[in-house]
Amino acid sequence: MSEIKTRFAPSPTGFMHIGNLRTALYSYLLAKSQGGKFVLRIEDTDQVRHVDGAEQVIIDTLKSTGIEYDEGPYIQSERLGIYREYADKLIESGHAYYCFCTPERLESLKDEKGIGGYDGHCRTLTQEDIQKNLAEGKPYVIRQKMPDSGTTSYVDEVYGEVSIDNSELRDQIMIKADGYPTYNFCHVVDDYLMGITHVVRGNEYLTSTPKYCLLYDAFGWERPHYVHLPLLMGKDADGNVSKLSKRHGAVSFQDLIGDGYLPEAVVNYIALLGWCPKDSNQEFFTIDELKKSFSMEGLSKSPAVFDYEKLKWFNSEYIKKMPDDEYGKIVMPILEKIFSDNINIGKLSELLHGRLITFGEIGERTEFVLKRLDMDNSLYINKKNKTTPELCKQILNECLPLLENLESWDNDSLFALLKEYSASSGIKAGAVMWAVRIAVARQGITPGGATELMEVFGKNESIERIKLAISEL
RNA sequence: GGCCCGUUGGUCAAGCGGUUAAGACACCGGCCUCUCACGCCGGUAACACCAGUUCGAUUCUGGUACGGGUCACCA
Repeated sequence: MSEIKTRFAPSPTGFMHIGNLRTALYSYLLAKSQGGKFVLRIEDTDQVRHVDGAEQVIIDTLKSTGIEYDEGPYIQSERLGIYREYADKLIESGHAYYCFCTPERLESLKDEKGIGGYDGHCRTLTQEDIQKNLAEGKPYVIRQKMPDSGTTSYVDEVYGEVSIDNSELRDQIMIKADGYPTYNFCHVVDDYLMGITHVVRGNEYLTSTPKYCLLYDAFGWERPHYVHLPLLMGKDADGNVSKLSKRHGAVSFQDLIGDGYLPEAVVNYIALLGWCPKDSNQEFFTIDELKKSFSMEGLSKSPAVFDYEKLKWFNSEYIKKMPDDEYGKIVMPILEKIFSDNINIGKLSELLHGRLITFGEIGERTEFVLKRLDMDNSLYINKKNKTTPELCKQILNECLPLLENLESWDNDSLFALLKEYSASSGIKAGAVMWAVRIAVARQGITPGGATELMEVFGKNESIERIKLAISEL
């Protein structure tokens, strides 16, 4: 078999939907898993929806996810002449025809639900009619002529044989009135011209693919392999699922990055939504590992619900695995923006390393450092350490002078001091730590232990907070 | 509504005629004598339904139900 070649052909909408990114990823992986080529093509034939700078978003996203294209980007709006030329060939061969129907007439063909397609009205136009209309400058489109009977089928690599009665097929538009081609037409021409061997795309195209097959047949071209992918779904409030969209949360790659997710984690997670490695339970994949493991046999047929919880888990794992310097490059600037210099943010950053789920939650997780929260004295109650507000008050009162006299304010010294107090007072170390931690943090869940937090706060703030806590008990 | 596709625990999923039906996330419990977290150990939880084929169906076939997709001068 000759070399495999796939493509990613997004329309420039200004953002990269996660489902789209996954399609790009699988398409890329399919090619690379077999030593093939991967092409990027921008499908910008919709003049109305054009968004400035949208191409760059696509290119940037591919770059930061490690999806590298070997060819392109090809820009369809720069290839208009090519499509027209091929459309004319189909007119000549009788597989396409001019249609002069007005938008109003087309609208009248639809039922009350807005469903209904073209009836082939202009199929029967005579050569004279056509020339006359053309001469009059009437707007027209070029339509593909579908067979009247029979069925068209193809074998999808994922779904197997798909057959559609030709009577279901409309005479779809190939060239619009503005002279631009439709997706339905130009993607076929491009895929052929670019030598695409495997068309990888979402399964919303599963039932329209026979039309494209017919186009290949009309040109006498060999049909490509089709690889349709199950859709990505989101969970609705009512428990149902629907195509992943904004109401489900962040759905574009940029949104996810903005929320503090790592590109590697996103890629790893979405790679596993609809695909699973054969003969392995491996969960963590770099893009290079994916290239080695990917195969079409592992593709799923059923739609997958995007689970933010699992993405979070992947992200937290990726953060934990980050080397300190790399991690610091991301976290320190964020902390510097939040805190003034009397807080030990280096230490804080360190404490956060093993606990962060996304970089977006840093502000929330460190709010208790920035300001003294309202104290809830019930936090002093802990069954495991058998602490009560009364006991904690005693502990704090007794520890305060000890802390005030401590010379070196670092974690080890603080820990040694409290441990020693625990031993001499006979109060469990856990109870001592609990009392101090709550007094200093003023909240139950903290990104570190009592002594670690005191190191972050520094001596003055720690003492102040303990005094305040005692006064409130 | 017509047509097409799908259906294993809450979610992602393995399975491809005979299994105690993997694993992961989430959840619950335990351990870790500095909390939360991390980590470790354990637990709850699934083959949509009905026929048929077969010695035997989660695996094959048909139907039903449910879910999704599609019927554009959008891609």
